[in-house]
Amino acid sequence: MSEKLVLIDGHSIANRAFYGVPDLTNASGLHTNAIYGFLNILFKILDEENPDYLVVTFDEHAPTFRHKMFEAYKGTRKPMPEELREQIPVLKDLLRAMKVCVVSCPGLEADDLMGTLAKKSQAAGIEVSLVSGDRDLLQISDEHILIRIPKTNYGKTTIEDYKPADVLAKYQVTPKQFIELKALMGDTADNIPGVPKVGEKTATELMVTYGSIDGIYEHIDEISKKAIKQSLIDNKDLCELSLKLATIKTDCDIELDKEAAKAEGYFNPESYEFMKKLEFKKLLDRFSEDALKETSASLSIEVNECKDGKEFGDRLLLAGSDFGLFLLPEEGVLKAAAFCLKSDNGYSCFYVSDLMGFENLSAEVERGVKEAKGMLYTLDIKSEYDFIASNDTSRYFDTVIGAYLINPLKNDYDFESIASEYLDTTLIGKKERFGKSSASELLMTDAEKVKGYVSDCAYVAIAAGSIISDRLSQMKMDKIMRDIEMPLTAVLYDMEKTGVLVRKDELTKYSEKLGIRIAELEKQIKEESGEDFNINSPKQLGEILFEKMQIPGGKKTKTGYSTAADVLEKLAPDYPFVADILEYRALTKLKSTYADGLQAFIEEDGRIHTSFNQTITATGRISSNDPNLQNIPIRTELGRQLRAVFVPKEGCVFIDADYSQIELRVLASLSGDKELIDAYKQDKDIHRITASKVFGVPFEEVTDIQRRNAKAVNFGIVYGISSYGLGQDLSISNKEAKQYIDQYFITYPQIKEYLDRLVFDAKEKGYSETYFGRRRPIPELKASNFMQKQFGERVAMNAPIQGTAADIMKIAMIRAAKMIGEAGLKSKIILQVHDELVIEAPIEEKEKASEILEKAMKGAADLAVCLEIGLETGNNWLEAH
DNA sequence: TCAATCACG
DNA sequence: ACGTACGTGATTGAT
Repeated sequence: MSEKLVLIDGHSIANRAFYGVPDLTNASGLHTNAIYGFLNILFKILDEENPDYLVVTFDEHAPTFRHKMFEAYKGTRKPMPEELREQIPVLKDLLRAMKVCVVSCPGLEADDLMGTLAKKSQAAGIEVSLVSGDRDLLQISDEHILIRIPKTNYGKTTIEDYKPADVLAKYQVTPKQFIELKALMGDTADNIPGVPKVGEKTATELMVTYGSIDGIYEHIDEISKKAIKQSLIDNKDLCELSLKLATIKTDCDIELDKEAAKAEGYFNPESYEFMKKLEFKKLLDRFSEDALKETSASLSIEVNECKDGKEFGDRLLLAGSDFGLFLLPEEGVLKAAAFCLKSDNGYSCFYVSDLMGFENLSAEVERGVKEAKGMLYTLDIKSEYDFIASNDTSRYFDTVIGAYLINPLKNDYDFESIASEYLDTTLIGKKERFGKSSASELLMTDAEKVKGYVSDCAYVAIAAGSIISDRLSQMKMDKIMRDIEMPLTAVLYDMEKTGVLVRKDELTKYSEKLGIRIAELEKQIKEESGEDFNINSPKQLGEILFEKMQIPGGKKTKTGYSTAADVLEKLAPDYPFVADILEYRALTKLKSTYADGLQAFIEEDGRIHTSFNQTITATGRISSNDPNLQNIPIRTELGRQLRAVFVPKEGCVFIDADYSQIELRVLASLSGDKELIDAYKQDKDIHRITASKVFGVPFEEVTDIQRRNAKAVNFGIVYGISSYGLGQDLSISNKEAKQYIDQYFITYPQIKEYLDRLVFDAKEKGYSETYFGRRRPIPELKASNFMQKQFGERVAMNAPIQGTAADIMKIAMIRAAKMIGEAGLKSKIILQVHDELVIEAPIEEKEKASEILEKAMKGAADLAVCLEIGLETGNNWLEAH
């Protein structure tokens, strides 16, 4: 069987990919869609063809022979958008990292390189596939040269293939004639002019009849249509020039370098690292373990297997220095464990798995950790509290949380990203090692793999952890780490473990009630519209509302009409049908996400155990998922009824306390604005005071509307005010909104100064910081894009406020948990909703626990404005809030 | 897998 | 002239 060569037209494929793949940007702001699309096409071709050789060609910037032939040729191309231009050098670098043969030659275009390589290779008995987005290449098509033209749409790629027969079938001409056809029409990718008045139809007809341009001119007198004939005669020179320009050279001075072009070695550590930086997660799956072994093996980690759990425990407690620990549980039971220590020439790990018949490893781990001397580094300590004590976090350091504090903007903090960032080491991810197998399955089939994974994790925990720890000290965030984040891990663990009791039967009833009304509405909506359609589909709904029913004011989004609530609400008063849609939307949301959604999370103990995530948000808040208990409805009456299904267990009550306007109080304090601080000292309705000051009316005479507006401005300030945003919120004009803001700043001049300073400082430092020193990088401030920069400025105003409030709440939680413990109470913190804490307290502890909660929250920070809370108790969450 | 929508602070 | 409020997570339909 003959050898095979794949030739790829770099620029043209990158160009196709750029327009075919939706915009992508990685963390450092680089556009990556063209690169991503290019790789997808490349891999698709490689998978299909499995070639022996691969060459990618690029144009050089130097003038090509065509420029010299035809000066007007210069600048006839559409200018390349900057978003694409910036990707080309990165793509070339990536291809080099993949050890792909990249060819370019000054003075020669990619077309000519490919044409030459294709023809020469064919002559040498090699089968050629030439991949380009440019149909001009069809002229190269030959018996052993397949032209492949990929099309990418919405990330999906299809390829058109052309051998000479296919060209003939589609264009009625041979490949050689094809370019003459193009020259006549002037329809080449490079916008080389053709003969005026000769379109595709005429050109094809002429070519079919006379066989070539020369043939046409030989028989020029036979052409009946006068205008065409005249144009051909007038433009003979142009036509010949066009042909010359569009004809691809096949005799350049270049040879296929078989050694360099060998199709292999794409998946190597360097290219892996590169793709990771570009955030091409899906492509990383293609990297096999073998390909990466090189770097993994070069690590100087020594792994010692312990003969049983006892030895593991003994070695751990004897270690006497800092260590990294990684536990691999499955369904609550330990399957394997490793710890890692610094050694003279690197790191050494000790590993044990249940294959070694360990007896009660959990107990050994617990004993070892308890008595070990050094600092314990781990990758997710909250998940390890099932096995180690959580009562003294001062000895613990969570490397993942540390990485989050250094840069909270990352999407994930898996061990291989941490290793690559802080240890400059490429490790294989869990998914790539485990595939779909569980830990116990893999222990049976490939125990070495589990050993490698577990010990790598223990190694990253300490090796990266000690670097991160130092970095945190330099950045002055070691205190936040030690005094806030680490103690909080134990509090969150306890909250998750405790969970919250939910009345499943009530939830079912609620769901059924909703179901009945939803069915009614569905019937009604379909009758009124006279159409059986999916109400849940914004696309279908938009068409019905704004096309079929001709309701005015359809504001378009990228994909069609917007049917969002703010749009529909404006229409609802005039169109009862729209009001039905809104009700339908509200009810189905309640049913699917809450009534039915929550039921699925109720565990055997009748409780829901959410996860509280400590490394998600950009500002330092925690988040909740599976299920999210931080967005349980409250704003509508029907929705808030749901809260009645969250109940304390038998003999207990809920104590619920929330900070009153914590963010605004933080703003008042941090800005030091005398007026706002004074306003808070009066202990009266803050929005009303603001309205009174801003609108210049006596406190008692503030109207509801004035108060509402003042409240909206207060919110707007916290969000990083913009007149547009405020206008949207209040449904007033941009101009009016601006007047409110101006007036607000006149009332509270130091707020204005403070916000300006936040933006200024953030621009200088590249990050914003909270009162306690927690940072948020704001790369957008450096963006050249106006909108992005504007966003960065709003973030610079908001992050310190939201973040400081989050810090305060975290401190309050730690204090409350500690005080409850010290008082020997059985009360439990069970929920946190950003400014609200819920405690489940035995009835007899109600007073004590309430006092503790109040003290813990009010005393969490000492600011210029005191922290007020609202505290209530009740027999369900609805009552207690 | 993404976009649109909507629940919360 | 641009075109937006800050921070999250879950569900749905379309691709």
